[in-house]
Amino acid sequence: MPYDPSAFPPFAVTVDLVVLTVRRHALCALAVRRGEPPFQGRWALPGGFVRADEDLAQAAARELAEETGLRVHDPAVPAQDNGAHLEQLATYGDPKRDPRMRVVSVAHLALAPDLPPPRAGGDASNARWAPVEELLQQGGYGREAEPVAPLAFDHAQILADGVERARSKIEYSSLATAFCPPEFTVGELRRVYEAVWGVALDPRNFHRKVTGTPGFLVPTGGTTTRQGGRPAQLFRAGGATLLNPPMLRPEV
Amino acid sequence: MPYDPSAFPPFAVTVDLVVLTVRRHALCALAVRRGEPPFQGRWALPGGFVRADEDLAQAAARELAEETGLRVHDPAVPAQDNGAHLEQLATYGDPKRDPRMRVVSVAHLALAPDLPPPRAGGDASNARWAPVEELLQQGGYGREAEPVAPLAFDHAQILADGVERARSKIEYSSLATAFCPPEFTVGELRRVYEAVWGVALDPRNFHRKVTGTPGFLVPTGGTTTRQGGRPAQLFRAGGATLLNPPMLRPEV
DNA sequence: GATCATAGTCGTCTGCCTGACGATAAACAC
DNA sequence: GTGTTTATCGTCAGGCAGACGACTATGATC
Repeated sequence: MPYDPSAFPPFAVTVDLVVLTVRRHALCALAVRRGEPPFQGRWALPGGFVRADEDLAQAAARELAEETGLRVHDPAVPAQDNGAHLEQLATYGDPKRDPRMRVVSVAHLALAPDLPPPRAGGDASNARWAPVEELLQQGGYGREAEPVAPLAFDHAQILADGVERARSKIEYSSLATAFCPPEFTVGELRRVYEAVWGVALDPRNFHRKVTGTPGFLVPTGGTTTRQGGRPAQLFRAGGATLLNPPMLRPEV
Repeated sequence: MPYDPSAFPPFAVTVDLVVLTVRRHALCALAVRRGEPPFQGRWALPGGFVRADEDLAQAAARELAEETGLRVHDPAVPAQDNGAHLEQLATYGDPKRDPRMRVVSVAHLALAPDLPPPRAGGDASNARWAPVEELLQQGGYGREAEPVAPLAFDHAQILADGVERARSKIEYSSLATAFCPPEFTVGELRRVYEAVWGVALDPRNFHRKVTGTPGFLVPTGGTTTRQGGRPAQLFRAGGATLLNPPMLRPEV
């Protein structure tokens, strides 16, 4: 295949973001309302074109900052701020996924602690955290009787893939701490697992598991009663990124 | 962001393939020799441009068929032929990864049983199976005193990511059977794990594990002595794709 | 201030799985 | 037959997870 610029068709390349957080015991994703066709008025995942001089990860981080103000957590400086976790998810390139032209979208997955409601281009009414359950049901309606689903383009599929990635990855990594503030309690971490998996976990076994895994949690010495009840120890995420043996997701 | 075709830069989109197999107790990858600049004469992963009307998976399957003659295994018809397993790996889009122009490559991972030596465009000398160990070492030399490494572009990184994906995925899935012929013995499957992980496994514990996992293996009734020694039962891959509990990779 | 509700933390027990490894079986080479 | 190779079954101890009891330390309520 000799080099011939006319030999390949031109593509537009975008990044789309699955930004997940845990709010009110529910796994939520960031959705923005589309202002122009196609799918005008429908909700979609945030995203945008990759610029000519940008790496894919840079483009995703830029979009994330534009939509949420979040900086990306630098893995070289662990457990330092509440920057978000960002990783590449998958790439979607069906020829018909965008009716305007051939667009290949490199989806990224971002995990963030609970945040104030987002603004999209300064307009809060065009961005919201929505429970993934609502976003993924066919033709579902949000609490405000405003349809949030189905998402535009193939974004329901992208979101589903991102949720599945998050659900499986917190099993064998310390990624669940990305949903927590810099200091958190064992109970708060457990509620993250419960929200992401949609199950109830035994507090005693969970406590034994996470505190018994070396490098997972480091106590800060402080305590808090912000969850009510007996004061709980505060922890920060330890350096360990891989959980071995993994946290077992209860079956069914 | 109103629709404006001049608002985004044009990209070329390619698929690159990490095709893995197990040959002579070693994990090997398919490499092709580049016929033109850049990196002329160097070895690279097979790949090519995505066509205008093609899905990414279709493009990857087409390239795989062109390079190896392999068809992609249809998950809807499990354990039927020795088609290859194909999945998307990751996407690489550094602005400088190709000196000619902006190329975004959607890498795919393919796992195949041991195959006859490949042909690239009919020329066998320009395609070979090389142990990933040789391909990944810096400036390494193959047995024929011909340099196979480093690979062109960022293909060493792509290959390393693909190998890591394969190594981790056979832990918790039945993917290792994709390296085996349609009918195989427990010992042959064990040698796949040993080659991919580069470790020695206890034959007795391995046998207990795989035969005790429901849905993983189904006996065909036949036996074979192609490995020497006592005749071994032949199995086909069962329908189960997830291995729970997972096969544990010995640490270090 | 006593009581209650809530959440956190420590233990116990049982069953399952794994790693280590002995023992036997069935082929082939000489 | 003897030795070698590979397959397969069994045994045993240790580790971990699920189920669950017991106790602790707060705030809320009467």
